Amino acid sequence: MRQGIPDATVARLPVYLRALTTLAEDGTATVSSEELAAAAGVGSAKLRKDLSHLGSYGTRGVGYEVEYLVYQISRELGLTQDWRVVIVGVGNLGHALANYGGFVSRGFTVAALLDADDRIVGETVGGLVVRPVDDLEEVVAEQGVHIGVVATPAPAAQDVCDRLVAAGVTSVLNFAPVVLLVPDTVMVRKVDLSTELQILAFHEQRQVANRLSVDVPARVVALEPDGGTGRAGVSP
Amino acid sequence: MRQGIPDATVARLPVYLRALTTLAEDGTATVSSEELAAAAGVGSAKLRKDLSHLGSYGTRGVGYEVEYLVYQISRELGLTQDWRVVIVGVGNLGHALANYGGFVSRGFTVAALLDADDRIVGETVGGLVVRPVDDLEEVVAEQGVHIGVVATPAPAAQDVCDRLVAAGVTSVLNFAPVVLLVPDTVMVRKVDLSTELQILAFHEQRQVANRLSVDVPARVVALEPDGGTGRAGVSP
DNA sequence: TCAACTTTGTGCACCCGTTCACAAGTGCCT
DNA sequence: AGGCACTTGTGAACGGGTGCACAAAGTTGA
Ligand SMILES: NC(=O)c1ccc[n+]([C@@H]2O[C@H](COP(=O)([O-])OP(=O)(O)OC[C@H]3O[C@@H](n4cnc5c(N)ncnc54)[C@H](O)[C@@H]3O)[C@@H](O)[C@H]2O)c1
Ligand SMILES: NC(=O)c1ccc[n+]([C@@H]2O[C@H](COP(=O)([O-])OP(=O)(O)OC[C@H]3O[C@@H](n4cnc5c(N)ncnc54)[C@H](O)[C@@H]3O)[C@@H](O)[C@H]2O)c1
Repeated sequence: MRQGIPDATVARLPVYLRALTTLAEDGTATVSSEELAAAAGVGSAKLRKDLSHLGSYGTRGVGYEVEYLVYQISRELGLTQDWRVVIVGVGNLGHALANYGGFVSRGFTVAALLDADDRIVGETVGGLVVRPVDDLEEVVAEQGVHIGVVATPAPAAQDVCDRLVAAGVTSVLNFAPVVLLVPDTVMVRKVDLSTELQILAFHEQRQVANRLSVDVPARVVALEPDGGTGRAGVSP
Repeated sequence: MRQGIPDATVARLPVYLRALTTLAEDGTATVSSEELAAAAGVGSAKLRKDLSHLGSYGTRGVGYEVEYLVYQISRELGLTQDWRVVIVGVGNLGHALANYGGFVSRGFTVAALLDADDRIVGETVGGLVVRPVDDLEEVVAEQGVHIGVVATPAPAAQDVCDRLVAAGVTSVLNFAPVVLLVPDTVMVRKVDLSTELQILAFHEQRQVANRLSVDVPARVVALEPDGGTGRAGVSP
């Protein structure tokens, strides 16, 4: 139970955490699994099972104490300590990331911004001066960087990643549209805009197809007391 | 088989597609499941099963014809037609998205940029003039927008989403850190920076814990980034 | 104190996705 | 033509995640 929280659960904990902090800001002291599940967009049973992996932090007949649960989830996710992040590639996306307040607000500190372009190096973005990418190893070592964010064009991504890994970084967040190759001691997560849009396009297309084929026979359905076998929407 | 491709497969098709187009640019005519799987970062058995859902497009003893497979996957994903996208919220992130070339290169057209701030409206970003958010309904109707991208601050996201849905948009890509409520005819996918970092932090923490408790281990568990199963707002 | 009510935590059955292993199909070489 | 080497497509076993349903645990009110 303490041993190994399922990946699917870990992926949802940040969502619960956000819902809980919102509730805390609104002054809510306790919350039931039903309410919290609704706020997080999941089923209540799933939520309870997820939370049960961390321990028994709820009170039967009452619910969960918001503050306490926030602390427990934060601790489980490792957010009680400060994680240092380095952003490599300060172009369009890098600028947005550097200016993003959501980083700092959750225990992440941007340790440095790195770029290969001389015209960008020296510029101040989000309160930090952009440094040359040659400083990468130095920055990682001196600042004790844990997480590397890759926001360079695709061709440079693998190279940058290799340098991050060689310098000792064991977690990488990749925005470039390439599959990064890393040793299995390193964890990579990818954020891919194009992929997301293409998945949406797929469902959009299927929905259009359904509309065309169902629109006419929709009346036939009315004749047959078939029950709703028609799978309506595709959603979460 | 033709009926309903598994969500997990759909989430991987864009990855295969990108690997294939890269191969095509390099002049590769055919590719085996083993090679393509390596390029896409998955197992070969999984790749073959995924592709088998689209049909039998391979040749035993040879592999897959790159060009043909590109076409088939593109068609399945609905990329043979042009999808019109509207971006709402042209701040840090919206600017980056508007300037991003990866959109257009894959059959997506940015139909309009919308913002509520008078200082931003009228500005030209990525070749488009930012329009007032009041034009939302008009833009969606006139341009036949299919996909809405929400890049506003969290408090405005649900409101913007509601307007998009009311205007007829059935696919939403959400960057704001909130759970959007939509009717189940609408599909929402979420891209959440903070969540990704928090998942990395969790594994980083576990890795540190492992190093301390078992100081012999050169080997730590390696995990694969999810698919959106998306999660995604659905995630998966 | 006790009964009625609320809500958690979980055993269980089910479903989806992954992985293995191999028969069947294809090209090549002799 | 026939054997050989290679690769696809898939049946089947497996594993993890999801949702249901309910007993256990706690609260409230009389
Ligand atoms: N802009 C977006 O909205 C968006 C969306 C999804 C994905 N992406 C991806 O994110 C990445 C960055 O996108 P962008 O729009 O910011 O591109 P960009 O060209 O604006 O910025 C890239 C930056 O990386 C720097 N760079 C190049 N090589 C480098 C190296 N070896 N080391 C360090 N820095 C280097 C460049 O100088 C530049 O400043 C790309 O891979 C892109 O495909 C961008
Ligand atoms: N910047 C990042 O790297 C980043 C990363 C992850 C998530 N996000 C999220 O993306 C969203 C946008 O981030 P940002 O950094 O671009 O913020 P931003 O404040 O720079 O931009 C937000 C823009 O939305 C506009 N806006 C506000 N209300 C609106 C409304 N009702 N209709 C239309 N437009 C409206 C504002 O005028 C502003 O231009 C936020 O929710 C943020 O949490 C940003």
